[in-house]
This record gives sequence, structure tokens and C-alpha cells, in this order.
Amino acid sequence: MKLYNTLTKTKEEFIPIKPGEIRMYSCGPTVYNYFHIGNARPFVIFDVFRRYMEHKGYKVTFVQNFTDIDDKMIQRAKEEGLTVQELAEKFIAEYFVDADGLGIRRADFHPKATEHIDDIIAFVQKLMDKGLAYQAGSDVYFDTGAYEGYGRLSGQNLEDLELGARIDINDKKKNPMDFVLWKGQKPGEPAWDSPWGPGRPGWHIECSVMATKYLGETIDIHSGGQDLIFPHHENEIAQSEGATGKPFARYWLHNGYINVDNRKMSKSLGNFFTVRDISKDFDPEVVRLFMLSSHYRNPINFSRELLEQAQSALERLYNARNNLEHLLKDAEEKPADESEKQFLDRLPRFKEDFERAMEDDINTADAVGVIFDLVREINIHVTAGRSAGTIRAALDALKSLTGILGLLNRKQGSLDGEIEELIEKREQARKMKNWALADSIRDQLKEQGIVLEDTPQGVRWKRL
RNA sequence: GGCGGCAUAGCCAAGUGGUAAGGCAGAGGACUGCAAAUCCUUUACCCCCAGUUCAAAUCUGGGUGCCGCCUCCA
Repeated sequence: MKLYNTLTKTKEEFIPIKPGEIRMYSCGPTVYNYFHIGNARPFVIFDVFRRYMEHKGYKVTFVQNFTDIDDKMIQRAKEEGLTVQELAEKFIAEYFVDADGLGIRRADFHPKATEHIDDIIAFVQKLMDKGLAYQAGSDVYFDTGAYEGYGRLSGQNLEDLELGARIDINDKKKNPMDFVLWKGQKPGEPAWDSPWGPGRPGWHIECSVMATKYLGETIDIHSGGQDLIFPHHENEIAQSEGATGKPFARYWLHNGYINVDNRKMSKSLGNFFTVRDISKDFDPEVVRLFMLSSHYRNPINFSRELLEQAQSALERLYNARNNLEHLLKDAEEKPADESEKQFLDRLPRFKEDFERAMEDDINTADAVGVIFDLVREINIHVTAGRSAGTIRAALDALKSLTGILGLLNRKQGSLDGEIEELIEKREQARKMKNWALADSIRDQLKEQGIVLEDTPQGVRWKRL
């Protein structure tokens, strides 16, 4: 498996610290709102990475945090008339609703900052003890000047950063790039007691603390959006390596942005679409396929038209699956004939091609292409009269590959009796060549979202 | 000012030395009572200019255009 490592700016062969095991941390959402599809991209792509590595037999321990205390949380809670904790609980629940819809599996741990205050305080204390942090008023700052190697991840050095700095004037800091580890309480804000007085953790520290707590001082992979490279991940490295003296993460993975009209989708620009909003018009699985159709490090433009394209593509996948399941219903158990054998012999190649794509820095776009190649092969060769074994093999191959990408989660389900009766009535009408009646029933069902397709093996239905 | 990314058909998008995967849309055909699904056929001067090479979308240099980070942000 080759992965592009932001730390080295090269594609490297991935070698886990412990053979067969992967420990990975991915930055999760600040839970003050529904998340938008820009936020969703890392959730989806790193979920796919995790699924793929598990498919390859790795034991993956995956941690994704919830930031449940910060300025935005406090402000939003105030606006909503909720406590910060109530706000967090609400949007953590909503996170899971949308994440489930997108087919994102739960992490092994979803730690929250507020549940690790003691750990955070101990961590900050450790940095103080090492002379890498200092108290200024009621705040505690990380001393970037005292830490060697600041800027390694983002390819910046302190001087250049300061030259272009658009940072707030803050007299309390020794160095403009110093960042807060512990924020002293302001009136009306939630706070926890600490050696430096009541306050709350800064943003960056929670990830260092929770990553090392759940995964160890050196982890295999740390991931997130490109906008986290600086300063968030830079600061995580400084804190973690400052505190432990060990490398923090071996591989840093960063996904590209989702753009709208070629501009980055972001909360501050206000040009964002929440997954929740999009779910009103599209199955979130469409969003998932949309994201996986391009390489994760490339920016992708978002538009309704592109989702419609993805939706049509997804339908093609479902059609193939539904067709196989339909064929399987009354397929015979019999030995494969010569042409079936040839088809079966070709099946493993799709898996190989798929894996080759995935091994190349998670090239899901290429991998999706392989799935469509497989679909065509299946549509050509797996037709009426094929043996049950052949159909099953095709279905297994398709489900296996789409499963790794977390696609085709929708179940075919069943129809209620009333609709079944209508379908039967239409079948009778067709036998009598009463096309007018047959077509009117078909139209009527379509109104209800049931599409009928007549095949040589009888009528097949699907939901719109 | 510093650092970085991208430019492939109507729309999306892989491909990083041997003359272009895949999807969507379109056109024609097959199948169908009609459809749908499916299959077949069809649609690319790979941003521009130089250079390296037997050979470049792919490497090098120079342009042009767009975007991002350096501030909260996935």
C-alpha cells in the first residue's frame, strides 16, 4: 500500500509499526451544527481506507474525536439557549444520523474533549515541566520558539510564517505563532479547575491528548482535511513530540477540499451544503459515490448536476445487483458450462485491478472504474439460464468490491400486498394483451415510486 | 511576501515515458406490445511554447489561467 505522506511530500510504502495492525486518528467535527459535505469528505474517504485495510486483514483501531468545547460551541449554545453540553449531545446525535446515511462506520472510539479534561491538564503540565509552555495571565501557551522543528509538516519556517502573519496582536504571547493550550475562563463561560486557574482546553491540545491516550505515543496514521495541516496538525506535532520526545504520527494523510463554483466550501464563506439538506433530494449514498469518483487529494467541485450524474451512475450499480438477485431467484443449481467457466476465470482479475488501484494511495476513482468494468462483464455474461453458482459468484464479486467502498447498502426490501396485487393484475392484463390497462397500472405504480421492468424471467421492480 | 496544488471529450474523472480507463449526457442500432434495464457502435489536436528522448498527456524549462494554506475551517 502506497500512501502520500504530507510529512515527506512523497508517496511512500505504508509500513505499520506493528505488523498487521494499524492505529489511526482522524480529526472529527466540532459539534455545533450539522456537518457539510466538505466536512464529510474525510469521514468518507478515511472510512474507505479503514474498510480496505480491514479487507486486507489488518486490525485497525480507528479513533475520531468530537470537539465539544470551544468558542463556536459556546457562542452557538448561547444563541440556542442551550448549555454547551446539550448542544454537543444534540449534534453528536445528528452527526451519527448523517454519518450512518453516508455509510460511515462508527470509529472504535469517539472521544470527547470534555471527557478528557484531566488528561489534557496533565499533558499541558508536562509541556510546562519541559519548558515548552508558559503561563501568561490566565492562559497557557505553547512556546514555538522553544521547540525545534516547528513548521515541518506545513513546509513553513517560523520567520516566513510571521512575515505573512494575519494573526491577532496578542501582547501576552512571546512569539506571534505561539498558540493557546489552556484558555482562562471569561465571564459566563464553562470552565474546569486547573493549576492555572479555571478555564478550558485550547483546540489543538485535545487531539494530541486523545490520540496518544487511545493509540499510544506514536501512531501509524493521522488524517484530516488539508485545511488542518496548518496550524492544527502542525501544532499537534509540536505538542505531542514536545511532550513525549517521540515521533507522533508516521503518516499524515490529507484530503482535498470540496469546492462550490471553484471556491472552497467553508462555514466562514457560507457557501456550504449540509449533508442533511442534500439528503432531502438525494440518497446520501449518492454523495458517497460522488466523493469516491475522484482521487481524495484532488479538489472536487460540488454541484447539483454532478450529484445527478453520480445518482445515475449509482443506479447502474444497483441495476446490476438487482438483476443478479432477480436471476438468482429461480436459477438452477447446475454445473457451469464452458462459457460460464471462462467468465468465472475472469472474475479474480477485477479484484486484482481493484486492489491495485486502492494500493496506489487509495485511488478510489480508478477502483470505481474497475467496478463498472465488472458490471459490464456481468451484464454481458450473466443472463437468463446461467447456473445459480455463476450468478452467486458474480453477485459475491460485485458485493465484495462495492462493500469495500461502502456502497450498495440499500436493501431491495419487499412490497406490500396491495402493490403485489397490482403487479399481478398487470401481468394478467399483459397476458390478455390489454396493453392500455397494463400501461396504466405501470404508470400508477411509478407514481408511487415503484418502477416495473419486464424481463424474459418475469417482471422486475425497483424503487425510485 | 513565503509555501503548495491543479489544468485530459458536452459534463465529471483515471492514467505520470510507448500514441488515451470508467461514469453521466448525446447520436445510431439490437432487444421489447410499448417501455425500462441491458448490449453493440459512435464522440479527445490530453492549456500554450520550447527542450530531452527512437518514443511525452506523462520528464525538464518557460508561459498562461484557476485554486488553496500562511486566521476559525474537513
